[in-house]
Amino acid sequence: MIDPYAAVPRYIQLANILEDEIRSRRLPAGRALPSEATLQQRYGLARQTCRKAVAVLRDRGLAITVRGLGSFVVEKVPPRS
Amino acid sequence: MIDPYAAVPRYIQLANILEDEIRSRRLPAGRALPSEATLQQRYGLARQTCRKAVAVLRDRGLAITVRGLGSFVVEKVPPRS
DNA sequence: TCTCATTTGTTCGTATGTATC
DNA sequence: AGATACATACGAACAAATGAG
Repeated sequence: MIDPYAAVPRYIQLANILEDEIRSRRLPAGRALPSEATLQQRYGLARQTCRKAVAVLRDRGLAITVRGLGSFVVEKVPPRS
Repeated sequence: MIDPYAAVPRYIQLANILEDEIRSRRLPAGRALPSEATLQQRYGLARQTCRKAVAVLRDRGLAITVRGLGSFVVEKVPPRS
């Protein structure tokens, strides 16, 4: 999934993967995203790298994060910018 | 605050700014310095550049650093060398 | 109330690659 | 050659919030 040699940074690659899952409704509105620990294991990345990816999703208006709980797909997914 | 075109390196400029804040007691003994992330944002520098500035403060005997916690103004600030 | 596991938040330590001066 | 500076990435430690029991 993640190409460590690509010109695109890993955290952007992961953000793009998750955005695809949200837009395709595989991760529907309100659903929790995989936890940072899960993303770490699943994609073989460092925790901070996964956190940066989720931060990108927040910037794109696709997810919100609640400390101690997790990150969740927003109810109204904005169109691609 | 930081002049990117000055002959003085940015990390020295930042160290000097922080030294001023310590000697003027705006950063009193025991107080935490701004985190590397905060310095990054506040001065528009790379994290490593901020880290170098804090390393200079340690060399000058003005601060100590604790991993996972932050950097702190020493209790006894030495006179200017 | 207390404890425990889970989860996110914050912070410093280190390394690599690239670019610039 | 060397110093400076930025971006990316992994590691590690510490902290706080949540929820289950």
